[in-house]
Amino acid sequence: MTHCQTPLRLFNTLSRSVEEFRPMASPKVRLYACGPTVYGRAHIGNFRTFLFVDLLRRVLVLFGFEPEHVMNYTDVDDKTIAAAKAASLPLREFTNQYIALFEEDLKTLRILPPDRRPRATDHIELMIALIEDLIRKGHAYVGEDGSVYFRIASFPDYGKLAHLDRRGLQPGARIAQDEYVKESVGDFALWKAWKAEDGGVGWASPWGKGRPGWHIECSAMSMHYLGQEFDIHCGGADLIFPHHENEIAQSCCATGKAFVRTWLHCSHVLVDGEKMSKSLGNVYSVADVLAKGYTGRHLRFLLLTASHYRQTLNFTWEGLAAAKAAVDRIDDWLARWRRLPPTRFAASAPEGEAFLASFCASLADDLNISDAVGRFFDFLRATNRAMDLGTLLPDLPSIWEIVDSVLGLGTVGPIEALRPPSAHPNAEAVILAGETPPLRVQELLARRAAARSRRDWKESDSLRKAIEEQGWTVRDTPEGQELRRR
RNA sequence: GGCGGGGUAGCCAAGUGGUAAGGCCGGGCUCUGCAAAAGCCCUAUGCGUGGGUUCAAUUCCCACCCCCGCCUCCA
Repeated sequence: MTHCQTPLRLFNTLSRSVEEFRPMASPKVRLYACGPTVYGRAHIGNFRTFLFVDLLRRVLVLFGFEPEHVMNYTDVDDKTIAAAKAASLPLREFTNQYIALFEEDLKTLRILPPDRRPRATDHIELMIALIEDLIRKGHAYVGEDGSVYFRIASFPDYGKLAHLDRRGLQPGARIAQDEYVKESVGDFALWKAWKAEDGGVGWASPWGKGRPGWHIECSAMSMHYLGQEFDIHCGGADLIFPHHENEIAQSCCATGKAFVRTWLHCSHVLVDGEKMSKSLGNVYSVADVLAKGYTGRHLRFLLLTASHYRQTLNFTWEGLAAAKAAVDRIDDWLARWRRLPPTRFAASAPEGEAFLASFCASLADDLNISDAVGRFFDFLRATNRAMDLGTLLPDLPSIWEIVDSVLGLGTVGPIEALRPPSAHPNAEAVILAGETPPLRVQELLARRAAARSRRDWKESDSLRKAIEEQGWTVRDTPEGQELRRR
C-alpha cells in the first residue's frame, strides 16, 4: 500500500543536510535504532526518541518502503550491574523486569514493536569475534589492566559524525582513572576486564573474564542482523558522540565498509524549560502521565506532533492538556462520520486527494509532522462542515486509514448502540467508549431517557450530572443520547 | 574555548524574498429546553535587538543580546 509517491527527504547527521533517501536495496530498508539501557523505568524523554523512530518507520511504509527494524536492549553496563546488585537480583532477572515495563509502555504509546529486539548479553560471542578482528587488524590493543581498547589513531575519519577534530579530544578535566593504561585519551573500551564490583557478571574471553564495552554491542548486533552496511541508524541526539562515532570507528575498521548510509538523531525533551533531572523531580515516566488521568494516546500525540523531531520539545502539563483536547476533537470527528451510511462517502473527491497530497508532501520534507497535522486539521474542519451541511464527503474511511497509519491513534472502541434488550430497557444510547458502561450508568441513562420523554428537564439535567460523577459524559443528539467515557 | 540548535500571538508550533499554517486557551454568534459537539467570526501591522542589501525581509547579510544541547554517564 504505497500512498505517497513523493521522494522522501531526510536530514543526515553525517552530511548535516537534507538528502533524498534512497535505500541500498529498495524497497527494503534496514533500520537500526539504539534502544534503552534497562536499569530503570524509561522516561518520557526516552519515549520521544522511540516515538520518533516509530514515526520514521510508519512514514517509510507510507512511502512504499519495507523497513526491517532492529532495536537493541543494553542489558549489561555499569548502571545495570550496580542497580541489579542494589536490588540483590541476578543481572538477567533484574533487566527482565525493566524490559517488560518498557514493552508495556511501548504498547501504551502505540509504538509498533521493532521486528527484532536483541539483547546485548545474548550476543557476547559476536562481540568477542568483532574485537578479535579489530586486534588482528591493528585497530585495538590489550591494555595493562586486561581490558581491550580501540585505537582511534588508527581511524583517520574519527570525529566525522560529530564534527569534532582530535584537538577536541585532548586530555581535559575529565580524565578517566584508567588513563594510564590507554595509549590515548580518546581510546575507548571494547572489552572491560572483570572487577570485584562486577560480582557475578562476566564472560570468558581471550583476554580473560570481563564484559563488553558499551559501543561494541550495537556494532556487533546491527551488522549481524542487518549486514555490514545498512541504510539507517538512529537514536537520541546525545548518542552522536561518543556512542555513534565509536560505532562507526569499530565497524568501519573491522569491515572496511561504510557501515551506515544515513544517521538520524532526535533532539531531547525539556520539562518546563529545564533539563530533566532527579534533583528537580521532573523526570516523568509513562506511568506518571497515566496517573494524572491522561492516556497513552494523549502523550503519544504530544510527543509525536508538538514539534519537529530535530527541535527540542518542551514538555509541560499545560501542553499535555492541549494535546488531550486535540485528540478529543479528532475522536469526536471520528465518532461522527463512522456512524454515517456508506452512501455519504464519495469514492474519490478532489478535496480528499488534495489533502493527502499535502499530507505526504509535509512528511516527505524530513518528517515535518507538525505541518502534516496542520493540514489534517484543515481537512477535519472542512469535512465537519460538510457533515453539518449534509453534503457528500470524501472517502473518509480510507483517508483516515492512511492518516492514522502515521498518527497511530487508532479508532477508539466500536461504535455500538446500546438498546433493549440490554440490562435496562430504555437505556438506549450510542456508546463511544469501547467498553460497556456499568449497570449503574445504564440505569441512570434509562431514567434520563424517561425524564426526557416527559420533557422533565430538571430531572434530565440532574441525571446528566449523576452520570458525569460516574466518569461518563452524556450528550443529546437528534438521534438520542450519546455516552462516552470522560 | 570548540561544535550545534533556538528566540514567531496567553501557551505550543509550522513557514516563506511579496506581506504570518495548525493546535490549545479566551471572546462573540448560529444551532440547542439546557449543556456538549460542530460551524462561522474575532484574537501577532507583527516574527529577540540594531543596522544593511532589495521595489519588497520575519525570511538574505553584518553586529549585538538572551536561552538550550554536545565536547568520552545520558533517548
